[in-house]
Amino acid sequence: VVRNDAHPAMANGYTLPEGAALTSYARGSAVFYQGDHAEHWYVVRDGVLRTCRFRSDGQRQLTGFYFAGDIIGFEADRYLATAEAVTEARLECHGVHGVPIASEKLERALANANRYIVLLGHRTAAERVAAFLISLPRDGHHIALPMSRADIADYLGLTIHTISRTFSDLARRGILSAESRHRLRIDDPQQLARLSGEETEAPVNHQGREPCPNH
Amino acid sequence: VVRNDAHPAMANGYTLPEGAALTSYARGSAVFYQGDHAEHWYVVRDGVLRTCRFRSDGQRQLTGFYFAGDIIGFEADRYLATAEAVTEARLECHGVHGVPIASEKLERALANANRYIVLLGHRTAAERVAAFLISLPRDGHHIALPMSRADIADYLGLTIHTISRTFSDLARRGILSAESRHRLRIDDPQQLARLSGEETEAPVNHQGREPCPNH
DNA sequence: CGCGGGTTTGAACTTATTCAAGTAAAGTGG
DNA sequence: CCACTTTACTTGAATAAGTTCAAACCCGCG
Repeated sequence: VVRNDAHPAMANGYTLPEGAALTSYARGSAVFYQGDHAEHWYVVRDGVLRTCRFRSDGQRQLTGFYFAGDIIGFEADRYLATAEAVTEARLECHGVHGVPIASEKLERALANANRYIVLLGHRTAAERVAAFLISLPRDGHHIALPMSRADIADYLGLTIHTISRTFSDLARRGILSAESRHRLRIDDPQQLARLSGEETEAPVNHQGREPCPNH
Repeated sequence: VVRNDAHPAMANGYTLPEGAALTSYARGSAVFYQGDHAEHWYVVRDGVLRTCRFRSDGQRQLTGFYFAGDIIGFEADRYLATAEAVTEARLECHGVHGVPIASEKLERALANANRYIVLLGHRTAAERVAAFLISLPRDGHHIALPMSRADIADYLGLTIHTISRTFSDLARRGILSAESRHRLRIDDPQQLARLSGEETEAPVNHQGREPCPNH
């Protein structure tokens, strides 16, 4: 299962260090489990991953999707969620020892979590779906949706029915077209962005006040 | 505004280092703003804080409440959210330099974010409110709600009407009593926990598989 | 060709939001 | 300290939105 191929340029500018292990995972297989001792972290080389947590009533909550260049499992102590392959995927596996830019990775994960929290705070299904689509990697006007409707539903806190209806509705409104079940075309990116309530990245009144006078 | 009092034991076992600055904030005042360069981080000594982000349509999303012993603003580069005082509050202010256990703090923030994501994934208002109440500091059977209904609504992705109705409904069902607007009594903690869909902290089938064979 | 999983859609129902009053609590100024 | 004003909270009724239940559809695959 383990290979050590040569590697092309990565999505995030990340480059594979010499000798990093490359592992393949079949659709649906787990990379690690929530609560397990975190001994490795991974860089997605290709394919798509998801992380999920479970409620005592059996309900599943997806907490993230991960694409080429993304990092999963970079956690001290124990894994915060279970990671599974959405598609056939290859991952670089790294040991927890010899980690140079630890807090930088955690920082990015925290920033992602905060964006996701704002997404989930959106009230209507159309807003959530729009925000979700915008967060996905785009290939020109096209978006690949390798995950199932159930995955999207468990990610957005909606049902598969609502996901399906919302796609149909957005298509009817001329915002997107479904080229296939797992491939969309974005016809009106601006309206999609407006729907998503895109966050203001430079916000609010900053009156140059010194928050901590004695430093 | 700045004082440097002696300090009692903190909620989380955190102890105030000699000479850490102690600052007071009035209700509603900001500690720092989203996007500002993160030059300080803070430990809540007393009072309650909130962090929030804003959408381009003006919608506010609260991303957290912080109580005595909690840490806010521990972020590399720039603040991820604006922090404001919900009540009169006193904070210890620390410079970013000389931070010993950096990744540990980020780790905790990330774990909190993940729990919150699962909370927001809950579909019904009663579930969200129950999960919210359970996440709050308890004083015996009592819970203090210093924040407004609007704060709770913006935190849970609901309206103030739904928050209010849900409290009334939970009271009608004998799960809690409203002793005042800002103080609740939990009459049936087990039913509240069940409603919240408390997360399984020791989850899933862990078959002792080695995820990364060559380490 | 037919089976089966995943998806879409319709209809009835449930839940949350909106709109509109009301009520309680918290200032404010005499 | 009390009337007055303002703000926050609660509640009712109508509307809109999401879920549930049920059926049909589509597409890949044996």
